[in-house]
Amino acid sequence: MTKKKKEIRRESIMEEAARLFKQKGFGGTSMRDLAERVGMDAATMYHYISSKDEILKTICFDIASIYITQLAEIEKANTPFIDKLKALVRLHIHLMATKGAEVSVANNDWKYLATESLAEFKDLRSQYEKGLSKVIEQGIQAGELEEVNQSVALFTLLSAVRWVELWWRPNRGISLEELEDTILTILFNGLGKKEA
Amino acid sequence: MTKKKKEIRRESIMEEAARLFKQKGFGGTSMRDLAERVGMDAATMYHYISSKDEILKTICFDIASIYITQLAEIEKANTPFIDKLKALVRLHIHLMATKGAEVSVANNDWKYLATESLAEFKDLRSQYEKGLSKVIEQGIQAGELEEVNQSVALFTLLSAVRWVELWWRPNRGISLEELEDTILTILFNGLGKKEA
DNA sequence: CAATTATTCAAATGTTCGTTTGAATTTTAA
DNA sequence: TTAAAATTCAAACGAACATTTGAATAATTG
Repeated sequence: MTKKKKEIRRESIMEEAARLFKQKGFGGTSMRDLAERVGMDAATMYHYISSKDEILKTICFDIASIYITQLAEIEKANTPFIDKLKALVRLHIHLMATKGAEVSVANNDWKYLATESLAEFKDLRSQYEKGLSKVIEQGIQAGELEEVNQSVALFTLLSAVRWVELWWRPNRGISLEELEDTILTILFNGLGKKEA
Repeated sequence: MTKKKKEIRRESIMEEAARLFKQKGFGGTSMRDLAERVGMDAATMYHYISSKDEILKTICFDIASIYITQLAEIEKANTPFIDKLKALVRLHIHLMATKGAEVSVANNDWKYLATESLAEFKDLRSQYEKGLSKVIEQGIQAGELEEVNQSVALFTLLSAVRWVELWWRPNRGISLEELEDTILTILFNGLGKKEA
């Protein structure tokens, strides 16, 4: 029971840090800022975390691990490739909607990781992109997807979805489901009107 | 003739700053870093620029002004709305390919603008988004575009294209024209295979 | 209860930052 | 050539930063 308390404080530091980093950037956020938001003295925080760098590292790698785990799960499912791809796009939208701050940090502030972590993070990222790319390749070969350049398709999908983290909030006129469906429609059916 | 020299130095500071800000972020770039890259002492730079903030401001507003000017031009052309939209998407891709560093700064580091500039920048941004949104609205009403949520379409288009700045380089297997065409195909026709 | 351990924070450390100063040097123009 | 203006840079400024120290206080445990 008592063990938890330290854990909880640590997590609340991480959460607030993610929110602040998203808002003001890693470089623009001071430990004093953060401490104030969490409601402790800056020095006190160091009983729960070991450094500012560690916070960034934790946030980035937690998100990376979610993406990689989910990719592995979707990869081994027995469904058409286009459905795998759609599931992955939904995953991205969903994560941004539910873990917006953390995803934002992993997307935008990873470049402030220390040299070693930076290399490792880039590695994970490239690993994930390769997996996704393979799904696209297979989808094209199976005739489920248009024969467009694989890399362009990959990055366009990944990118198309990134605004969600900045814009979508629950109860702002559009539900998460509707959001996912609309984006999937645009990306897979196209924005141009089809003949009736 | 002599007037130009100061101008040229100033511009080379701006260019190198954009490259550095893109690479390490505004907060992660020091004036001493920048000075070294430009080949002068940090103090010397202050004869050409007035502050680090001014550099950021110049880069951000130069880009904003390009976008807004081009939007106005495309708006008044006499073409179908879907073509206007395509032209705007091409504009984004083109700018990222040719002015990658500056666009990256305007996209990612604008949040470090000082309070007043920040407000003005957000204003320009929202003005641009409103203009683009209107084109989408008209396109849907004219039956040229699928009837999807307007805001979702707007942000998906703007976002889908942003990876170009990070990834595309000339002579890396795909030409700028091919890149534009492929992205337009995905966004307007969809990635899913159509029946023959 | 006492003893141990965890938690707090005021104060200080050393570093890096953006920017200024002032004197020296180079360039320009008369 | 000489006076004025532009350009350079070593040195220094004060501010902000991440982090540590050490002593005080609170919570836990035997």
